Amino acid sequence: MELFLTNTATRRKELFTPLKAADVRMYVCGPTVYDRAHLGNARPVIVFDVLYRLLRHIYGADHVTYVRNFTDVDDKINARAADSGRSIGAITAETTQWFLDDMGAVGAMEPDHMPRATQYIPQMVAMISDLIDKGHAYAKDGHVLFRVRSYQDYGKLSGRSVDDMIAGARVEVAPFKEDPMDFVLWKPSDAAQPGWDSPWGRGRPGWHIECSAMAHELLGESFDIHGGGNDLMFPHHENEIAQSCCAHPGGGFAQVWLHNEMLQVEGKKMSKSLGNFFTVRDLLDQGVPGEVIRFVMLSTHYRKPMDWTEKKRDEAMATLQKWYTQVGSGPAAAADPDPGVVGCLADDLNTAGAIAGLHQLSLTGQAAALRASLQFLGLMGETVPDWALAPQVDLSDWVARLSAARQSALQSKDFSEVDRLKALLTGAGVEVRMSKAGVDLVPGSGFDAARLETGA
RNA sequence: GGCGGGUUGGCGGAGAGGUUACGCAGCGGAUUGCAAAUCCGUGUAGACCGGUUCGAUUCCGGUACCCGCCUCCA
Repeated sequence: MELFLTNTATRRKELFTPLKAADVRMYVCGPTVYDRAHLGNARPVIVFDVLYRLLRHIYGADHVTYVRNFTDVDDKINARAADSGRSIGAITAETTQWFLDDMGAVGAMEPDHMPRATQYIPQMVAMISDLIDKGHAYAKDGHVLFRVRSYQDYGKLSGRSVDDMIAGARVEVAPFKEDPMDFVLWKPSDAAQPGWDSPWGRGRPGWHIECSAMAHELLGESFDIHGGGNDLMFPHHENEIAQSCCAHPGGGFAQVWLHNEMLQVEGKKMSKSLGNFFTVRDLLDQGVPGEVIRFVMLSTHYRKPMDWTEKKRDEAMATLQKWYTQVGSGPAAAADPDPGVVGCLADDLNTAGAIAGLHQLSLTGQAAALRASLQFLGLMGETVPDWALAPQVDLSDWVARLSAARQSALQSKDFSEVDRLKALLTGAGVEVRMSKAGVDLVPGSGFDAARLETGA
């Protein structure tokens, strides 16, 4: 099967050709662990989880390596520790586990490797030393900076030129920089800050070097896919490229760059000041199932802004409920997901098209294929989730009562008792289906036994 | 100011240079004592102005508006 992906580096949709089909390698930038993941954090996780599943499907589960890091050294973490009085280690350990729990709840598989930045400090130091030796970096006042002018293609990924950026720069230039655009590889730590010994004194890495070092350690000089949110395109990914390509001029670093667009909430950027900021955990705690979050995410193509709305959430819930009901009473999952669904994904992750395919499978009654395809998209596990199951209650007495009332009403033409019972059941969250064949009562998710009792 | 992206029917949201996206809502019908659920049918929309073409919503150029990044950010 041919896979097409839009490569940010070339701005085109291209046929994906792995460097080694037996070893497809993908690196995705992971979270800085200082707080709960907000809803926006979930988008790249879900997008690249779909890609991971697709790559495993095409190349074989044993032939794909997916790396997603945890950034556990960062000044935001230091600030959080200072504010809360807790240790950095406690914060990062707790937050890391939260992230795994929350992303698991939205159906994301765990990557093959989840390196922590703090476990790769020696590799970073080595890489920085190498960059200095090669003339791409310089030490000054305990800092080490990357010499942007030493990398000719700097700015190519994001389509910027160094000169333009300097002209439009809004930041104050630190005195130890040779060039305003030079960025920090290593910076000194005071006694209160986490630090490691290095040739430039006790310090800590800058933001970008960790990904270069870990990608190199785990995936090599050249690998296939590097992903993340498009806000990372500049400066983070630009800097990664510069560091990695200068340190390893023989390698090509990432062949394909993939960037997902940002998330909005009810048409606006999610921000604390607008009061529309919430975490994945907030939604889960409100009773929004993880699959619903995932479904809404997948309903918009990854390269377009995704707007989270309550309307979408409700529609997604209703759709999944319908499919789960259909699949729950149907046959086991087919051996493979529907080719049409997979084909959509292979066309630059057209998840919206894949969902359209699911609708078709449902409409045409292909329950086995629907089930397999839902599972493939991570929208369903081995079993129908509890939230989608009809409550297990015995309503046979009510069925008998309603049937009897209806039978006599059909004779007497007085339907008042039937209507009373029907209203009672409906009010208690029971779906009432009456046909020539008889009466069928289906308790819905809002079933309330107490209300039935009071009207009995 | 620089860079990047977007503008599709009531709403959401795709693909394709010429043939139904799809979903939700709506409308009509079947069904029902009436409903509900279900099923069937139903919607030529593509910001604006040019250009290329036998033909463009789909390609090219411009205009308008919107969004993101350029500072920690997914």
